[in-house]
Amino acid sequence: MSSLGQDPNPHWNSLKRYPNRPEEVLTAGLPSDPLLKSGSFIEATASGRQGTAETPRMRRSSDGASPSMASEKSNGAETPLPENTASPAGAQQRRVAAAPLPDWLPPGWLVEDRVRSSGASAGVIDRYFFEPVSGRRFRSKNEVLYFLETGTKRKKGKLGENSDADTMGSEGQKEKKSATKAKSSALKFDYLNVPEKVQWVLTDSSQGSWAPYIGEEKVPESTMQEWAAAFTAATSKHYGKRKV
Amino acid sequence: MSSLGQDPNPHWNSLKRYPNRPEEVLTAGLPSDPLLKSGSFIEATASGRQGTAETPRMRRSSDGASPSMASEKSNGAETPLPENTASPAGAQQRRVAAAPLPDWLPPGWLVEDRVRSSGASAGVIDRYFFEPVSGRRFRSKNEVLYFLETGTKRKKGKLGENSDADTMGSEGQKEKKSATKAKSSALKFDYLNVPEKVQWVLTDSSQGSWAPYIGEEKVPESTMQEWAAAFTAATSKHYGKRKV
DNA sequence: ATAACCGGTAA
DNA sequence: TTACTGGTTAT
Repeated sequence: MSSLGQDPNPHWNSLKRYPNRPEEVLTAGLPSDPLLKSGSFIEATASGRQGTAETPRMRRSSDGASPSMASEKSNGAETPLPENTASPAGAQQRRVAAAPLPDWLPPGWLVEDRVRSSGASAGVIDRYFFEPVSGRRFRSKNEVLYFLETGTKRKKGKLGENSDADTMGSEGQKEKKSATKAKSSALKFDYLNVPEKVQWVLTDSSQGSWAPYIGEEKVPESTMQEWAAAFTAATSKHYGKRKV
Repeated sequence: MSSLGQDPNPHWNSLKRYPNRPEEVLTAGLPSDPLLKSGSFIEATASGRQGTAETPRMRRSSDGASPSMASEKSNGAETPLPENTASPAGAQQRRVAAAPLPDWLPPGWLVEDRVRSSGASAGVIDRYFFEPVSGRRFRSKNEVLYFLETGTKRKKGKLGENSDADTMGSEGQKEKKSATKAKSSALKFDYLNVPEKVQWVLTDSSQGSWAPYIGEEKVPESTMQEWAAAFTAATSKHYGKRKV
């Protein structure tokens, strides 16, 4: 660890690692974290922040459904930080429509709407989603949900059997299909080979939402549940209340 | 078929042996989770335990403090939710329970409705909320929200100006009253006096909701935000990609 | 018909 | 790889 190579890599484009990114802050990374001194237990990465600065009425409305009392999450002004997006050299201004970020999208993710500028489908708007830590781009809700569950991008081929994803009106996350009981089964937690380091990324401090990453890979939901199960099993016998 | 771990309706609780915890209650969370071993940065707990009242700070040589969890597999039976519906009037039981689980209540908390069995107000139902870690009881939404923000119980007096609390319809957990936040202002993070140990309690693995505790005290939202701000400030200048 | 996906391909 | 459009499928 250490020496966070600032040097990118030998690729044609030695400009930025993530030339994409909507227009938001670049966060993440695993600096030596001067914040909590060595020995600290938390290494977090703040991310998240959402645009919606200027939202000229012009697109994206759909949804609806819910009664009028839907609370519009009006992210007012923010971005106190001077976006270091200070990209030199002909910074190509990207149209960032900043839509009212979808309900199914975890906090911290960024959304970008781009208009096709050429071709037979010119004018069509494509929505992209950016993962908070790596900045990877996703092209659809399905891709995002798949990633959230597995922590990886879907290969190709198998398309019919994702976890399912989709099929959820954009409402709050309410109940839905009552999952099958799922056999508790044996734990799959590997007690002898645990992660050396886990980063917890704060995706939304106002709600206290954090997500674990190992390196730059998001820990799958399933893994988190295994951790939870293992922890429960390991501690269930010794619970004891202490003074409060 | 494609059962998905994101199911918003998980009820694999395993909280059952809590001292002053209601027997029949609804819970919003899941078990907690274990992670890492020596050298790990996070230590999670399902419920309070561990006296760590003070945090003497001085050491810093890692060492591990390995949990050395002795497995001892003893699965705790799951607890299907009560979902007791009911008879609003008539049945007068000691412990009633199962209420719609308020939307503003963070996952992991327990709710109990109790009917007064004597006195002039016999028959009146009181709702109580139990904090996941310490098991402390709260008597109202206001008390809970106050606790969530400050990490402490309100003394007395001053009822009109807590941080805010209250006022949120019931939807998913949307945004809070953003109010007049913004203006990062000076950080209040004390770089020289960081917590020796922070426990992260998994309040809902299906949603990846975690909450930090120092000893048995919940870390206030405001503190979390300071951490986030400090971290951001400390790392925003050195973003870099890296492999792990 | 419109919106959402995603295969496929060029840079 | 990443960006971007074409064609397809879903609503």
